[in-house]
Amino acid sequence: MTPDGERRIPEATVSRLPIYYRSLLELSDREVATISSERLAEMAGVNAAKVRKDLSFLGSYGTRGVGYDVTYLLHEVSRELGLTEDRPVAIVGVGNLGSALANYKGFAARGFRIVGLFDSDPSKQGEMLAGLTVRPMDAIADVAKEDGIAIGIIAVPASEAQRVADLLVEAGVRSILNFAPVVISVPEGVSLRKVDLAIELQILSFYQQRREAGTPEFSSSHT
Amino acid sequence: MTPDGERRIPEATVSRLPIYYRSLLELSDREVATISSERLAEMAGVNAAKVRKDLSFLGSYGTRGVGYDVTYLLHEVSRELGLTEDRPVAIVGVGNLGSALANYKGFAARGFRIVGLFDSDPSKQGEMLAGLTVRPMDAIADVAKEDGIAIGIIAVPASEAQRVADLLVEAGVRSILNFAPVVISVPEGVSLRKVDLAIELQILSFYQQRREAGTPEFSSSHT
DNA sequence: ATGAGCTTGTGACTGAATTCTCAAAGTCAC
DNA sequence: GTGACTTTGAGAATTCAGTCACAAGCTCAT
Repeated sequence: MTPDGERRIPEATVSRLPIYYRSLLELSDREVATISSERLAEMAGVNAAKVRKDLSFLGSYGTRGVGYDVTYLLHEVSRELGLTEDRPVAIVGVGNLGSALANYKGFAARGFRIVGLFDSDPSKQGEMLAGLTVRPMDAIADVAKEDGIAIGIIAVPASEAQRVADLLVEAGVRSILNFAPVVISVPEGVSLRKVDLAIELQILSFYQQRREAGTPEFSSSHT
Repeated sequence: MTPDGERRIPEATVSRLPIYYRSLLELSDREVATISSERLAEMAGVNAAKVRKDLSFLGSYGTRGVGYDVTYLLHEVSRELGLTEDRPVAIVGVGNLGSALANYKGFAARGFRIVGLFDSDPSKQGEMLAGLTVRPMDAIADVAKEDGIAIGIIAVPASEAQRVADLLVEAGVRSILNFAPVVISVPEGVSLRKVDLAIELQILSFYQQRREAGTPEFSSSHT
């Protein structure tokens, strides 16, 4: 309840909201009416105090002595995450990873509609994939105009990633998820997140290394 | 330089080491001999003070007035990340994502050797993929014994993920990377990291939502 | 060998995130 | 209605991460 109109939600909280969202969806499916921070925390793999603090940034949606109304909280979290809006997604690069993403059921299941597949390789263009035709890179701008791309996914080799990012930004895309193992830069006002599979393995390798080195107090859950 | 034998490296630093590692590899390829924190920071997309602090946790490997010796630093970072050791990787679940991961060149390129592919679906068992035969789940223990699985990748549906994690842990795997969109739990002493594609999109959606809502000061780089 | 010019390493500071704690506010049995 | 019990919300305390600022240490020209 800050004085200004919109509440400021800490970044760490934002990154946990989708986990609560998923837990709430499950509870909703199971027709559970109310949930305590304690049990929600257990489902989300965090502690109860964190759940309460996180949710308190959205507003006072709980009832003391009772817990949170699942349906109501689900609705509020969903609204906060902007999931009530349609968010068309474009995938650039339909190699191994890009095709897997195109066919990934989890996106559709969570309301992200894929509206465009692009690849610079002419031999892939025209190919059908997940109900869409793979188009050349320069079609990005057209699709952005017609369907309005909310999120662009970069699944091209590292060497092409920055160029693709520039293309997306130029086409008006303001949210980018980068799978290429390279640092790319975008102008102010564009959100950029990255997923690097090799980095995750390397981090795991670090902790394993530490355990092997005989430091006994190294343990679990490096998230 | 803490009094105890092993230095304690902050989690945030650990998660950046692989990025420095990648940058150093590139510099090494380009036969650059020394690098300043300033330029390394630029490559890694962070600021120079952070690079210096991060590297100082590994030891004093720089030379004032000069910078860091690329080859030497590369070696040290690599050792710290445990990349000098062989880290056999097993992939459980060869659906869209699992097969993409099996064929992903980035793993091999960074020294992670895939030694096993597993799937519970009998129609997939026996299939060849990336030079390996897909085997049933109960072969995990055998492969772990023979090849020694350092890291297990879970790429099965959410409903199977916890079961697979239990199998991996039972087989002695102490590092797990989970791609299934579900919270799984592992005993103390096992490292667990997760990659959830839908969650990344939802986080991007949050910031986009915020920008649309007319809060103008929302910008870039939510990593 | 001396001084100008870099660049590291780190202690001090600032800010963010997490955890602790408990008053406040609700339910429910009787 | 009262008291026992539950659970939230949020201030306080703590821990962790990031930034600043500068002395220390190195190179190189002269």
